[in-house]
Amino acid sequence: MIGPGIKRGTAELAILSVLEDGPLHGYEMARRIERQTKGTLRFTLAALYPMLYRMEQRGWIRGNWETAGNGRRRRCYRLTRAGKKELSPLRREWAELFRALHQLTKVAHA
Amino acid sequence: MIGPGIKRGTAELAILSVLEDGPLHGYEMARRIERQTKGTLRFTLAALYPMLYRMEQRGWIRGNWETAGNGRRRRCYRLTRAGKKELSPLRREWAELFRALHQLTKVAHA
DNA sequence: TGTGATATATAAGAATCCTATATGTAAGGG
DNA sequence: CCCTTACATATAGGATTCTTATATATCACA
Repeated sequence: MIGPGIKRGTAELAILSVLEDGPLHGYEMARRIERQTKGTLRFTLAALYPMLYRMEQRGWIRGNWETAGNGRRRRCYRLTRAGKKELSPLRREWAELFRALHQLTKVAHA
Repeated sequence: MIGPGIKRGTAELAILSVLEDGPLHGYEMARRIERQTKGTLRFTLAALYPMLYRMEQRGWIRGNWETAGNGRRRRCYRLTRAGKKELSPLRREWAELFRALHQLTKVAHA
C-alpha cells in the first residue's frame, strides 16, 4: 500500500472516478477504490467523509439520504454536471504530473 | 503548471532525482526541476529550503557551505549513500501510484 | 450475547505545500 | 550613481489533506 505522503491529492480523483460508473455511498467507495487498485490505493473512511463534504460544497457531487431495504440509512452520492466537467482537466493535470516526474526521474523504469 | 494539491509529495522525489546527477544548491535545484519538466513542475524556494533541512536530518542528503568564485556563499547539497538507497523504493512507490490511478480512472488516456 | 460487517461522524495531530516578507551580493543599464 | 534584475538563503503564518483514535448505531450469525 502507498504511503500518505505520496498519495496526497489522489482522493479527489479517486472519488470522481468511482462515481463515474454510478451513484455510491462512502463506505462502498472506499471498497471500490481498494478493490479496483488491488489494494494499492486505500483510504480510511475518516479521510473520505470530510472530502465528500468538501466536494459537495464545491458542487461536484450531491448526496441524498436513502434507506436501504435492510433499514440502514446511508448517504448516496452522485456526480453533478459540474463534477463531470471537472474530471477531464483533473485527469489531464495528473497525466501532466506523471509526464513531468518521468522526465525528472524516469519513474516508470523503476 | 500543476497545482499544489496534486503535486504534493513530489518535492522529495524531485530533489533526490536532480541530485542524482551531481551536487547542487537549492536555488539551482529549483531551476533544474522547472527546466527539466518544461515548466510543468515548479517549486518556490520557500517550499524547497525547509524540505532540504528535513531531508538532511533524515540523512538522505548533506549540505556544505561553499563560497563561489564570485564571493557568494551557498549551501551545496549532495546525495548520501542512504539517499541513493531511498531513490529506488521511492520510484517504485510512485510507479505503483500511477498504475493504481490508471486502473481507477484511465488517467493516461485523458 | 457477543463478534464482525455495515455505515456515518468528529477530534486532534502531522506533513507539505502556499504567499508574503526579510536579508544581502553582484551585474548591467540609464 | 542609482535602480532593477538575477542570485541565494531564510522564516512566518496559513491552507489543505492526510493520519489515528474515538463514538454511534444497525444487522447477521453463532
